[in-house]
Amino acid sequence: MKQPTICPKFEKAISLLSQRWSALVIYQLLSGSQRFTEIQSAIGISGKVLSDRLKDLEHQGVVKRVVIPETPVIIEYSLTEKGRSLESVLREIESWSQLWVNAEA
Amino acid sequence: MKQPTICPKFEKAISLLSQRWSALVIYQLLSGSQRFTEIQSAIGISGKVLSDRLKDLEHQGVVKRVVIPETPVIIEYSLTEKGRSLESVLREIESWSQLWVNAEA
DNA sequence: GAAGTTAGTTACTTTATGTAAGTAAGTATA
DNA sequence: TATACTTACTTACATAAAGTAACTAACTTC
Repeated sequence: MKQPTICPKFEKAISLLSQRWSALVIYQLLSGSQRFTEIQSAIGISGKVLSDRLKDLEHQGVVKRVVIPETPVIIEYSLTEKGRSLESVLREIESWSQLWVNAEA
Repeated sequence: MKQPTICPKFEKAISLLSQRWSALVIYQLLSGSQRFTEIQSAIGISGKVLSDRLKDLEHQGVVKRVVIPETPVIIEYSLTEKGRSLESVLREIESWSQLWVNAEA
């Protein structure tokens, strides 16, 4: 019997990144902190799911939510250090996609 | 107005990798070609979803399905070149997970 | 011939995602 | 002062994806 039992840290990382939209949200925030509607229109995600994802990513320590007490209040989302450290992963995917993905269909 | 319109190749790569289970299936096949039930018990996926994923990954040119006409017939799944080229991505995720993911909860 | 293995499929339930409309606080416009 | 608009969400409802469990067909071993 073979029981490789994939490393739980790796599995957790995979489940984080393979949550639909999460990788794109992180990728989007690599270009700097952004507001809710900015992210929403940039990647075409529904408000509901974006709200869920941001909460989740914040909970995982990947995203930071900052309330700027201007009037009206501004809420900015940005990456934490943990979040920024995912840049190398996203860049790998990016360069893989350029080599191996054909745009059609 | 800001319309970054994420690169479609990148988006496609992301949607491939963020299909639930796909990354784990590919990761599992990095250690060599394997049979249906082997993959299934290694990563704990249901037969139904594994069947779906393998079809999908085969369709995307990432996985190869080989029928070995022994008796009884053996069906082996392995990575194509495109599939193996994802190793660098998976390794990046792996090393990120070691640095940044804590195993608990 | 009874039971087990392999590679799935089918039917049904639960969970996740999408869509659209609504809300509360504030701003700008007439 | 009312009307419309923006931001950052939430709520209700519909659809799609995933999980569970049982089933099948071909073959093997006991």
